[in-house]
Amino acid sequence: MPELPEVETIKDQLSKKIRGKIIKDLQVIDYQKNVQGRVKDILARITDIKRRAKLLIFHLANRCSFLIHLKLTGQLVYHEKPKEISPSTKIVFTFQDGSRLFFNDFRKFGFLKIMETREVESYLKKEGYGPEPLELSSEEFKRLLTGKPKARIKPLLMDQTFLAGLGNIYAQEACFLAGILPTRIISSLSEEEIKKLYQAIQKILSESIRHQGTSFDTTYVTPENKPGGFDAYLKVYHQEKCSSCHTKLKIISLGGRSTYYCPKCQK
DNA sequence: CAATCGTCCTGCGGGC
DNA sequence: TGCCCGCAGGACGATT
Repeated sequence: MPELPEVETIKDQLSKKIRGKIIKDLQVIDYQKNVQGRVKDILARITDIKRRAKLLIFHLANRCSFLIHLKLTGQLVYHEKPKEISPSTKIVFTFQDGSRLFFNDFRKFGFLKIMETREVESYLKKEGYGPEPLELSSEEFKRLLTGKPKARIKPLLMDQTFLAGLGNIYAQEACFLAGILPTRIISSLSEEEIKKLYQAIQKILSESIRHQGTSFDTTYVTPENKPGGFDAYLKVYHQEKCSSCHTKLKIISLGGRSTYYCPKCQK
């Protein structure tokens, strides 16, 4: 399940592989409901690829753009040479030079939205994404948090309108690294804890990007069809024991999401 | 305002 | 052994 580091990795690799290429054909397979906008508008040269929150934004030379959200099981895999599609392949982009990009999504939660480039900003605004965590200062983070005194920290970190890009893995990893229980209410956090949490988020995200993301459940792969390397650095997510004190980790449900934490190291 | 629940979807694991 | 139920999980909308 791609979160900020995975989407960032995909953006970086795709930029190298397909920026400048011309989309000659778009094939949609059992995914009509997940595609919005005029498909013919996508047949143009890709001029730029960006990321906002967990969204990929592709700009085209014909004043159109398209957005891709991978949700839980989306993959974008690039093939230089002919390759047969898999049962989970929902969209095939074919470029003028014959190379192709497969959009795989076996649970079909993802989407492709095609729109005019000038509409992208208002779309993002409408979605109401919070700030990018890696472009946020410690002071801004603190100010943001104090605006939600009654919220519990871990679900709040996953709230895309509060902070953009953290999902279930990195929100719980950040809480562990900061030594904070995921259930803590914002108003109970000390200045010191907020600072530690900010640093934890910066560290987790940048290190995961450096390792090209987390492939724990094997659904995430890079455009080169390779797993990310951050799995080895996970401290709590789907782990048995605390890497620091060896206490058996607790698993609770928070906002409907399973959440792992160390009852000894997190206060 | 915060929290929970249902929804979308499908593979897989647990339980009987 | 085989089948069925239910869970996981991002994000949104409706309800408590």
